[in-house]
Amino acid sequence: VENDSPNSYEQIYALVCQIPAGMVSTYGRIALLAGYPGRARLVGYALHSLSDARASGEVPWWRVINAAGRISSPNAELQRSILESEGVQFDPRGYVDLGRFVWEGDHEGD
DNA sequence: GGCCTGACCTCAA
DNA sequence: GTTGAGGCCAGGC
Repeated sequence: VENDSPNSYEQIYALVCQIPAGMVSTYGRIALLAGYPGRARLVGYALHSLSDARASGEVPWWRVINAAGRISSPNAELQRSILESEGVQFDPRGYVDLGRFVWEGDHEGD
């Protein structure tokens, strides 16, 4: 029901916007929720597009990191700064504790 | 159309 | 822990 419209990017943006503050998500996770399993790269590409789009101020791209719990974006310093201000803690090595800050989506039953 | 690159992921060594 | 190789798809030339 996620529809198969050509608005794949909008779908990704929508999911990224759903990530609550103080939490982060991974490219693969977003891709999966968007209905594109295995296409994590597209998510990264879509977010990269934000750097050159008007949505850069509407989508919290900084809450998206790689599966390793590390920042891949070129502006890692900025991203980390924002995440820390949101409450996300980083390890001495620059890793995020995915076990605590990863947003797995709308999972009601825990 | 083809070729290279990329804000990725997973498996194997 | 790291590095290498394969797979995925969208731009730019």
